[in-house]
Amino acid sequence: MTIITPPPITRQITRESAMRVRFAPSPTGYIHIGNVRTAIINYLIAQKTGAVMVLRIEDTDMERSTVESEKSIMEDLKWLGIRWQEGPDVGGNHGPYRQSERFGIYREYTEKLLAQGDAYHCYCSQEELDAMRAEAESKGTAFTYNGKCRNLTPEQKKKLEAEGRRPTVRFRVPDGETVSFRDHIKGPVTFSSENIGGDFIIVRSDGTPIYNYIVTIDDTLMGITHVIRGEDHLSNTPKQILVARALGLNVPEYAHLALVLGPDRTKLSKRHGITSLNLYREEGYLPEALINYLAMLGWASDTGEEIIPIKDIIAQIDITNLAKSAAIFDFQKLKWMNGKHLRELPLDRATDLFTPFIAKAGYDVSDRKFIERIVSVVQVKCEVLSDIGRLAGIFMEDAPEPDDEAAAMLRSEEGRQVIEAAAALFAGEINAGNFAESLVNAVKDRTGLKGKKLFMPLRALITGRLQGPELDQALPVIGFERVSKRIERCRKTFC
RNA sequence: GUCCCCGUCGUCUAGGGGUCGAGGACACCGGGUUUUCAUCCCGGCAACAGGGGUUCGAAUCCCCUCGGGGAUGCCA
Repeated sequence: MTIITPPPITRQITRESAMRVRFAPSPTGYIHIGNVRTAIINYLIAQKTGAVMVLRIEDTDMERSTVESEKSIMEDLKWLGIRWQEGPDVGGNHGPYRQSERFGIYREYTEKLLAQGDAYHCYCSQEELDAMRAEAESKGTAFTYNGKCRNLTPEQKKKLEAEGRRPTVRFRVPDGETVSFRDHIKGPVTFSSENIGGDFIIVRSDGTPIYNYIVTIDDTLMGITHVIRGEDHLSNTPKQILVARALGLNVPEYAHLALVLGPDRTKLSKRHGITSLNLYREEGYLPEALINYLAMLGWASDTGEEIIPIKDIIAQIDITNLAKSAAIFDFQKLKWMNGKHLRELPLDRATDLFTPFIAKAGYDVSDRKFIERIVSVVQVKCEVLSDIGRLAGIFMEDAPEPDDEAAAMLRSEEGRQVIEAAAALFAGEINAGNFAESLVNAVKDRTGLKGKKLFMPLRALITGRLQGPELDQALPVIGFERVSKRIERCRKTFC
């Protein structure tokens, strides 16, 4: 961590006419799907308006912030295709872009607040605060810091410090002040300064600043014109505005996005399991599907079309047509949407994307042509890229063991008929040159079976399962040798 | 508890005073295409939270109630 010397406050404040937005994650773990949506909306709006996108790392919580998660967040954003023009990795004129590197700047503002009397040192310990909170709780009233340390004399301070107490800095919340602003999504919002919980801590006893204090400093210093963030920040906004007022900083415009909820209707969090983006990536979700789905959560296209390319989303989305109410994350619909995007992929790109998943399932992917043929046959069967892991064996293994369903099918009356017919055909009229075109009909003629009764046993025989690719298409890809081995194996096992 | 936000099918939404006996999508159920599962196509089920206003007319505007969520941290 480097602490830079702060430039004079006045020189730092920049006014810019162009729109600037930011995404400000805190690097305390994998990026979470709710934050991903915030990032996506910021990105989409930036693309639409030509706004500069800033990435700021909010790592003031030294306990929980890690460089690894900062890295993974940036990687995930890049994977999604989200780009920023300013950030810790690319630099820019409003840096540094890590809050941990801006402590010197905040310190200067803290001195100013202290000097103005808008902030003061508070010596109450964690335990004392907890006790006050517990008492308020038991009385059923709201906890508001009582201002105990508001007017300490130098002597009192000295005495408290002598006890070994390290003070925090609290912001002195003015009485009877109204804070209102016009939110781009929610409309006009008004708070009274009486209702924000009393004087709040802006600097921890270890000297590190707190989010609600520095967020507005950074936003104005970085020239952010529009703060687009989750609704969970709505109630914090008045604190931030009060700080800005005391500091003489002008506040940005706000757009508070309705929250993404889990199936239990509470704010989506780790508890809901499937929330970190890398999990989706690993399962084989496509960036374009994720963006499509997440954008659609709380927004609808002009035509009502749901599967929509990113460029069309950018063309149509607007800060004013985003939903005001929270939305439940529907995993099933996302999966459906991913399948739609997956099926529309051109073969070449689909092959690129599927290949690592085939490799991950343990198969050799060195023969690109062969992989491409497999993909062309099973692409339509997949909803996520990892689905191919279960299907690849059909083409890659000599004689895979039929699964339970398929085995049951092969043991049935029709199953045996089909196996024997196929075996006989392979011993005679069917050969490497004609098997792909002839097998199905030859078995049909020999057994008299048709429709489902023909295809299901055949499917079980050839692929070892009841669900899978179109048989006509799969046969030539599997190849004569392997089909022959499978028939032989099944004949021995089931007849 | 207090403050703030929100409230159309189970879920995501369209709608913004008459064209709404409420439209689309996911899911679910039925049917069709496919000599096969799936894809694809067609059909069905299913909602304006409740109560008061305002208005000739309210899902749409206002108020109350109820319900949900968020904030209330030396987290962000």
